[in-house]
Amino acid sequence: MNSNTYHVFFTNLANPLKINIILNLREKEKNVSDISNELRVEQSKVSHALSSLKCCNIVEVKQKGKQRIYFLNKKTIVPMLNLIDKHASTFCGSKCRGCR
Amino acid sequence: MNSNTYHVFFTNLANPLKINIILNLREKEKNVSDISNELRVEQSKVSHALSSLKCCNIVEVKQKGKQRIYFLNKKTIVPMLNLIDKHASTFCGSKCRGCR
DNA sequence: AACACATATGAATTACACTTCATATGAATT
DNA sequence: AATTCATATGAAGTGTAATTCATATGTGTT
Repeated sequence: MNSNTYHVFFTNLANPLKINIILNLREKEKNVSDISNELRVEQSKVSHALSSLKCCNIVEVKQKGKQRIYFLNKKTIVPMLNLIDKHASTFCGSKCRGCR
Repeated sequence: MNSNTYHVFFTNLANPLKINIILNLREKEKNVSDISNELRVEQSKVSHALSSLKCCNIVEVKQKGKQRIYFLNKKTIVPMLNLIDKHASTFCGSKCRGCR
């Protein structure tokens, strides 16, 4: 497997807003405004973030009237978050601080 | 679970050199010079990369004479790479291009 | 203890992705 | 077709992590 694939994927996830969007979408699908309001983040920021997540097929989108409903592709990201949970609780005392 | 944990983890992996080191260590444990030579990457660069990977317990290290042998903590990273392989082949035609 | 080999570290620079903000597009309603 | 609501997009500015390079530290050998 091409190492660039991993790089693209991880780079896409290496951002707090995108993580928060993913966690937010875990409950249920939402339109852009809802995400923007719930996370208290400017709309264009959310749109940019969703755009790159969609690009890696981490989220998908469907139209509903003039809204765009985004929903999580849970196949990959949920088990991945679970792996990190387990990793952190096993190897990092449950919380990663970062170190640089 | 704290969203910062995910951010720290993904940020640490969002780098081509680190990915290559991880892939390189998948076969077997190696010292810094070996990695540096095999990947044709300057030693200090490798050391910096290893340092932050170790910080997240993605790699571990043991001393052997004056060498430091790094080895992969396969518990988390291997299944994670497998998830991405599967994701890419299912949703991205096996190769991620990136999109920004 | 001097030396050589192996690796780590610090700090300045560089590179790249995120943010910002103005504006464009698109869909529905009147 | 004009307006409004909803979202996307472009491009300049910003921020943060990677790179670079000089040097320090550590380990074994003579």
